[in-house]
Amino acid sequence: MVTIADVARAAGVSPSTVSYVLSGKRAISDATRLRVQRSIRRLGYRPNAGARALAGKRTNVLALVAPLRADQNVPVVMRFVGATAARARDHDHDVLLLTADEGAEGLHRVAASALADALIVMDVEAGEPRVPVLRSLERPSVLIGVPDDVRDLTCVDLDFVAAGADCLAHLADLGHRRVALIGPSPAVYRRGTSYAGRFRRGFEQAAARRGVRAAVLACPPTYEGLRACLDGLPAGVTGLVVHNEAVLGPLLSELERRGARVPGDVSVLAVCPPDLAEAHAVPLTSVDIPADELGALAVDLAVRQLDGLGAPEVRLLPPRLTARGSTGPAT
DNA sequence: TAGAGATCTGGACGTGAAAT
DNA sequence: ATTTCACGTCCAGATCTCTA
Repeated sequence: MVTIADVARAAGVSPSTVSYVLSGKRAISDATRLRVQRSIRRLGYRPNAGARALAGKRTNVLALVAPLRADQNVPVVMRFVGATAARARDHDHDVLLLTADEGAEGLHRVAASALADALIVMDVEAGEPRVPVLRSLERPSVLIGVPDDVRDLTCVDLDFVAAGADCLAHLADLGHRRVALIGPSPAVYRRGTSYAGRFRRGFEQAAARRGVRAAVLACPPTYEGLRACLDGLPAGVTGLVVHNEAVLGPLLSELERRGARVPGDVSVLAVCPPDLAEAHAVPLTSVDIPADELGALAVDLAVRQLDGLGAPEVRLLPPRLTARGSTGPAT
């Protein structure tokens, strides 16, 4: 294994000088820099990550805490993971993915053992039990999601309250007077998952303002669960807002099977990433879940904190509603 | 030759394996 | 059982270079 000492010897300088040539954090004369760079190339030197973490007190690793639960839509979670990993590389960091539901103990473990420099936490609940721990950690953290108490926290998310309101408004503007929200599974609501509750609140508040009758149904991510949901819809519903990516495909199939045309008999508005909305015979009107943007923003804010910049803040991205073919005037 | 600025070096850090 | 060593970075301090 080629070490920094080998490079230093070959270039006739000390290991520190090689380090500064690599990091660019100190002025090094052109002659010395070129000599060191030539030695690095000639010997094929790559810094040892473990030694680098030891010396620099930085691992250049961001921990992404994304518990994978049965009631979650894994492909959507993976979009966040991909976006986070890609942006982390832009900042010369890698991502440590933690998918086990370890709660506060997991945060302690990662922070105390210096496995990562900062934590990005997903699947945030309204009364998030991990918040006190996050506040007490000596490492920066960013939540993708917004708990009720955001004191001293940095949070990013889609403005789900506005998203819920926009969905309702879109249907109301088309003349729909009876609508329903097909939401995530009952367990997601029971846990008080932040995004689900906020979307529902925005939806219901807007319905009250607009005088629209709105039902909310928690839908398990199974075909059977979906059918039960549709069977439980109040009579006369002409507009559906689906905040549950896993049942979008089954929903469209089941509506077709029941002879309900989209959007002729029922309008369908989805909350999902845009490519998912476009991947159906009838492209779905949707409010985007900007996973790429949110993942990148979370990384940017975490790195800013690591650099000693940036105060706690809550950054909510405004919803973007794209009308496609699945919503139309109420009949 | 003194002083200032530029450039470079030594040692500590944590942990486990190897040497004594 | 105890000591030494490896690994890379960064701070404090040493050394070099240039200018007046």
